[in-house]
Amino acid sequence: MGRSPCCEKSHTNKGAWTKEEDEKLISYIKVHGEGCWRSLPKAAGLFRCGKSCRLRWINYLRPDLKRGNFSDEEDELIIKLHSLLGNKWSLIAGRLPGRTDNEIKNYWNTHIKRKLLSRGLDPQTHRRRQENPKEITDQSTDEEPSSQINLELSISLPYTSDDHRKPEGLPEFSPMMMNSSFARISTDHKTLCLCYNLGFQRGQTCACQSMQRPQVIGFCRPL
DNA sequence: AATGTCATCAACCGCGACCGG
DNA sequence: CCCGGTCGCGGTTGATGACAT
Repeated sequence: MGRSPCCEKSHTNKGAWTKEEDEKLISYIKVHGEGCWRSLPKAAGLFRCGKSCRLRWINYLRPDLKRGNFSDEEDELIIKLHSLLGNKWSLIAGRLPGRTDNEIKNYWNTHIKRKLLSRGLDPQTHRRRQENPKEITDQSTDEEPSSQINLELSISLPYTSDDHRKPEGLPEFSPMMMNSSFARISTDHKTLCLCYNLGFQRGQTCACQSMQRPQVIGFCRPL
């Protein structure tokens, strides 16, 4: 038994995409828009599975992609966001206009990890790397932002309008973060909406109020 | 010039979440 | 509530190019 395949493997291409395949995908999405990836390949005349089409579009063909090297500002933003969100690449990508989760994940693994290690920081914890456990406990005054903030991301009950406030101790965010999805972070047992923290009015930038299952997960999408 | 090693990144895979019947 | 189909995410792989020997 087991999981059924996402598509008919014997009739699908794999590996690198050809120019012709790219053109077919682009022209189809231009006319019909994104979505329904399962049926898209057949409709677009592609011998690819829907997942492959989706990935190719999102990571490579989308017209709003930035491409090119990451700036120092982006580097630092990724590091800060990673210290807040961990390996939630899609959330991080949502705050870097024109960058994809895959791109950021690759960039993290190839560049930023090394950058942090050269600074003597652990890429996962963002704390100073110490051999001696005692020294770790002694670094409570570490200047890294992640050590000053309760960064716990938690699943929480939907907040009321009163929760749309910026609690004490919340980190400052740059306008670059304003892109797609916003996280609601629980700090000191209080749930907050990040877009409100960034200065937007309720309902202006996110769809918190209309989340379908706000009680299940604390993330929401922009309007 | 040939070969080996390393770095990069596009693409794949498997799983969990979501959603409609 | 359950089930099956679909989507999206994160980890991993493999092809390719750059650089070193």
